[in-house]
Amino acid sequence: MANVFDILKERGYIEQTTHEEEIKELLEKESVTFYIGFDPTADSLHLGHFIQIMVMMHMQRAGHRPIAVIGGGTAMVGDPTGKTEMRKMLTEEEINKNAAALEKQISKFIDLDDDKGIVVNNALWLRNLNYIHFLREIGVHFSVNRMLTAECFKTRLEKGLSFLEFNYMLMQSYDFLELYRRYNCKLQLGGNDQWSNILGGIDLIRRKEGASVYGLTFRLLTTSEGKKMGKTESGAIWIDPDKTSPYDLYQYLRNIGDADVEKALALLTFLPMEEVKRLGSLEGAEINKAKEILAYEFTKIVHGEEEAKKAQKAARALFSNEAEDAASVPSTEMEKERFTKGVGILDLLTETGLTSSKSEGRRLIKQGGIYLEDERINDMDLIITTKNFKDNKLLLRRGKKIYHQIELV
RNA sequence: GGAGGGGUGCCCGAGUGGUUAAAGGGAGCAGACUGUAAAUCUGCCGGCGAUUGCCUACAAAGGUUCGAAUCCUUUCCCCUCCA
Repeated sequence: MANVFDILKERGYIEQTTHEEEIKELLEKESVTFYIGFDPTADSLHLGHFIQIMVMMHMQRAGHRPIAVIGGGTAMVGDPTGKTEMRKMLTEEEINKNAAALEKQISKFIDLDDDKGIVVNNALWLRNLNYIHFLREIGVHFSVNRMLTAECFKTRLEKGLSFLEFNYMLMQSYDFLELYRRYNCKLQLGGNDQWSNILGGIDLIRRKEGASVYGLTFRLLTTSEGKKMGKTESGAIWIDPDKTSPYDLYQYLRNIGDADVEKALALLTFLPMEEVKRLGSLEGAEINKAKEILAYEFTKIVHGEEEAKKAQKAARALFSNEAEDAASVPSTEMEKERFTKGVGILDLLTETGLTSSKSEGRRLIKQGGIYLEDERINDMDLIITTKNFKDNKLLLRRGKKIYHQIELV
């Protein structure tokens, strides 16, 4: 069987490693406990985080033991890496709430039974640290001079960096040490922006324990233009189905740029690489098949086969004009009575969330971007009544591909 | 603690008394073209209402003025240099 390291490398996850050969060897000869950190800065993971989840799944499948560390302690401080300025501080309640939500999500993707995987919150050891004690035990091992030369602080030195944030690196390093002590965790993985934080932990463990541990970073999920993937006008693409519906998730990937298809297939699905390459090399309109597969496979991983099928079916129905079975299109239920009098189109658009304000709705109608059952609307005073509904359903469309269904109840 | 500089719309960034809902760029949205792609072109891009209107907005709160993002005062925050 191929080494996971090779698998990860072939699929394009790996960006940097501390000791390529040693890591490979280690992964070959034993079941390795490794960790990845997640910051509870929101109450759901988003598409960008999913690279990390995918890696965990790959690793777990290969018999290694993942630890997902929820940064309930580190979030109290905030990671300055990659930020141009200090981010707003979250309250303790927010952090706790987010941490609980993330924990629940992560446990859906990695197997926690029989100690095969672990989810742990670093608040457990960080929040009650004694300052003096911490400085003496941990702080001594960090050279400020060296930290300042780290790339991640450089940008912040121009804009200003608070002492609070400066400590983030120590805390994350300490995490690694704790995990090494508690679980014999020997490998830390993370996004490429975590490189210096990871190195800090490795150094610390060497100094405190005289042990060699390793680090590895992966690519951030970006488009071919180098922009972060997973962001849209309405915000991030979330894993939580209440924040981003399976249909929208599906559509997001379905609409991915040609140049990104192969990369996304490798990173976000478990399809064999030969298949990934084959699909990625399709040209012209053919590549749409690859996009469909990508969208389907990924939705399946995140939300399960059933949701993936529903999303695919809905998408196909809508885009091939067979307006049946739009079951999974985002929909809103509204009371039938309201439509006996009639509801203005602008209100309807806003209520369904298709537009964020009536002004936007007006604008879109003016530009010809709103459709009712595939008929372009020109009249912004249009009143929708029960007559517009077929079987108590009405399909609204914004632009080419954003649909929303209204159901009468 | 002292001296100086600064805080503008999603982001970057012009604007130093009126014609500024605020140049320009990026992002985003819509239209055309396409393959539910990219590139390109066109339009839009605070809210409410509608045939030229109203409200909210240039860190916050006050003030000067017919009129302020622009001037003054206070507060908060950030940066640079000195301690």
